[in-house]
Amino acid sequence: MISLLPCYIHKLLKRKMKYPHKEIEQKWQKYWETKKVYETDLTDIGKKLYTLVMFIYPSGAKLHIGHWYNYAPTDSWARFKKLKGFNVFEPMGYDAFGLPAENYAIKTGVHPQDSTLKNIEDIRKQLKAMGCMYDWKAELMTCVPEYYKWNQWLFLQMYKQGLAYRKKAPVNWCPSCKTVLANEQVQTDGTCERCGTAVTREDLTQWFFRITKYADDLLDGLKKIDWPEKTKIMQTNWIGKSYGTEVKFKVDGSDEIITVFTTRPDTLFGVTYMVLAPEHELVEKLTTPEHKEEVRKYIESVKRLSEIERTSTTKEKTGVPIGAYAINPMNGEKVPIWIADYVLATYGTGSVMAVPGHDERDFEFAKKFGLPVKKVILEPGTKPEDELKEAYVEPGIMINSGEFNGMRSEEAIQKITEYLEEKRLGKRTVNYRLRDWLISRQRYWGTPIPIVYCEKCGEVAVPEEDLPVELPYEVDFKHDGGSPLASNPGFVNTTCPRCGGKAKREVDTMDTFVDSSWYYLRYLDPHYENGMFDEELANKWVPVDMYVGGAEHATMHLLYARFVHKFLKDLGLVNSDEPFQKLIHQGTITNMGAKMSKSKGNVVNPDDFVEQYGSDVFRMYLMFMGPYELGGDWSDKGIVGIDRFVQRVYNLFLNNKEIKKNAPSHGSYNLNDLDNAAKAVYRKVNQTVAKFDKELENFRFNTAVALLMELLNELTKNLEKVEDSIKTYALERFAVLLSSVAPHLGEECWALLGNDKSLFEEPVWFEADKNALTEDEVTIVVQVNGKVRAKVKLPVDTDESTVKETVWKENNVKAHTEGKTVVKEIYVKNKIYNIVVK
RNA sequence: GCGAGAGUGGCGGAAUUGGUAGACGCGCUAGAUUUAGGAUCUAGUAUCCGUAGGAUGUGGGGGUUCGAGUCCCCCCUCUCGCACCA
Repeated sequence: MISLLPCYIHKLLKRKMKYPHKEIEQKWQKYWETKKVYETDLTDIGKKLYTLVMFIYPSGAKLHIGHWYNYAPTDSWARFKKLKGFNVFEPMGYDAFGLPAENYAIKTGVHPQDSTLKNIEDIRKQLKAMGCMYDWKAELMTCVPEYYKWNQWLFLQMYKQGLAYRKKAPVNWCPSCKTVLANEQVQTDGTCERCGTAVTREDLTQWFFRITKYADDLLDGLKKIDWPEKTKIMQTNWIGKSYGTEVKFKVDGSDEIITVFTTRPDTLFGVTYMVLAPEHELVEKLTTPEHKEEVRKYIESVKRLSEIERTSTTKEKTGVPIGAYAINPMNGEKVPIWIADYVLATYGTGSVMAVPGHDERDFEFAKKFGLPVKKVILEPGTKPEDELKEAYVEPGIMINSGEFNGMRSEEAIQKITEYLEEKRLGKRTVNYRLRDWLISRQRYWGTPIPIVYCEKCGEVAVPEEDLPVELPYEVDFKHDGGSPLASNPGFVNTTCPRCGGKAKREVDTMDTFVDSSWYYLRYLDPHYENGMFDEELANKWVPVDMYVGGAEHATMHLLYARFVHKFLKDLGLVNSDEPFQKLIHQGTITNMGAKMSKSKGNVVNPDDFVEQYGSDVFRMYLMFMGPYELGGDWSDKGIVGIDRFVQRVYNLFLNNKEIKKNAPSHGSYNLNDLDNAAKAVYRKVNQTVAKFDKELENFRFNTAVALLMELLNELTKNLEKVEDSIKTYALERFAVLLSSVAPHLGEECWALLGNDKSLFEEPVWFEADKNALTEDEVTIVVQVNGKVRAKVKLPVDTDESTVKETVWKENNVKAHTEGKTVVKEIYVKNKIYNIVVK
């Protein structure tokens, strides 16, 4: 027994305490929850700060690394702000309606409501294990009547103002999801944003929100918000405002008029044919009998093409003439009318004047079909008789254009437009690329549209007092070729609110982007019953100060939310112009170069890492990976580095347990009273505080974590050498900085020092001592002709003559200047001394 | 095609009012320590040549400057967004 004792003691001394992450993280999570540390007092708006991440779309899978990467660093920023004295509101919720739950139901038979609620429960557990400071009393989900009732109310307000309307239109149809999609939900390659199936075009009667009415407001608002430039550019392009002229072309031998939109009225004299989109309403009317068959065939062939094929720029141009002719309003020339699918029915007027000489597409088309090319704009440095080898699209001098000859084309644009306006043949106009927002979906798991169709009265809005129109539980999701809601007679059959007669309910549901376009307002009081949201709170807390989410929402959610917000402002419900004042996009985390997805089988489960290393290590590792906006490819290679850091920090604080009680720190120290080790520690601590503040403020988490590591290295080296009160000074500050990026560990360390109150319960922040930010001595780099030849250490702010004297004593400087003429000497204070020799 | 961003050691990445390139971490090398360790500690680590020291070096090529990863011009590669918008 006795012989074993020394060994035992030896072991105890040598072995360090392993950081019990599980125990400590659970302890603090429980503490925060029971003490309601993160419940925000929304009545206190002195230093209000609304931080938000895009809420979760519980698509069947649990939280993955991407969610963590989005939420954890943002939470660290929020905590940093809380420590600095802000009244931070950070809520979390669930964007719970949507296709994935319904598709899952079709596959497995599990009702979307059951799977979604179960899923949310799992996710909530994961969220709590992350240890973010979410205010759980503000938690919301969109699939409950208390929430979606207000989607319906919003719809009714739009309806009243004529901003919600129904029309038959060619729409994007996903054959796999069996629903229509908004333009924004069709990907660049013409596939469905959710399932990747090629989207087709169908003519269907659908509900729209008139977002186009807000096109200019949406553009103007971009100037006032602090968003990534790239996102603003994307929205600007998506709205696609362009100034131009509408020109009326008479159809030869008919009363019909073809109106075209052009940004280049200066090329009007160069029109050699006209093109209508195959879907254009005049096509049938104007087609001459001998062309009917060919035109019909062409329209059929276009319909068969997928959106991808049709809009591909590399596709060869196709088209057929319809036999009719139009009259050029400028010169009375008769030009043939064609239809071709390179003209889009959805942009401008769905018809164009073709100027092959000065438009690349028209040029290509004209060459293929042997149509004439007419030159009306002269390229500087060329002759009028030179043949056009390709379309000349830049400005130039007007030729072959009657009275406008000799004008510069920029001037001619104005003059010709004036001429047209005078003759009532056209007018200045503005055109947008933006289309109205198609909000109806032929799916079950969404908000029912509050409309009934009465046999007598027709389309009737459900009165506000009858809301919500509840989504019935019993339906056949597999209902083929239409809305599943139609399968429930109890839902469909109703009475007309106007006449009391027989009526049928609208069976389509709303796009889930309606739900997410105003949820940030609902968080302020998710159970509010007197309206969509608490207006008083909204006027105090909105706009959201910091919004963090994926860049993929640039032209969807982020545009819709701005639109709805502006509409709500016009209703008088909010006083702010914009919903999100500052926006940051987190980068994407890929795995082996590919986006993580279930189907690829490359999803990395964060739970395993949390289990092994703890939440703090995992979130700090994500922050340390690189710049937040960049994301990156996943690798767990370096996570041990963060783990080591945490172990070392924990042991450092264990070794100085309760130190604050015996040796409290002073507010600041005079550098002259400190010895070298104390000075070094004191300086490093204060420099770290100052830099950390700046880095975290700007979402530069990777460098913020690096700063803490540097500080730890300094403390490891010198802390043992300094007196206890300075140790306390250093460790207090270290714990506070740490607690924003590693909240559990930070709290634990703060408590170890001898503090009774939780840091987040009573936030503490230390400002840096400005006197300690600079060093006594600086290293001045000595260069000869820009190459480093020596380094001299001198007291900071040494006068130039002394620096010069010291520099010239350096042997290496002498060696490199010997026998050469000094041209000049440049001194950059405290940094560089450069000698230029010849 | 148009628009935006990026290219730095073996790896992730630091550094921009132009002023010591490679912070911090991983990995690697050597040593110490431990019953053992994939634990911990210490030192080293851009490349090439060397004894001090020197040469080269931020995708490639030019330029401006005493001085360029950083500014300007041309080119290459990658990523993202838009894509027949009249």
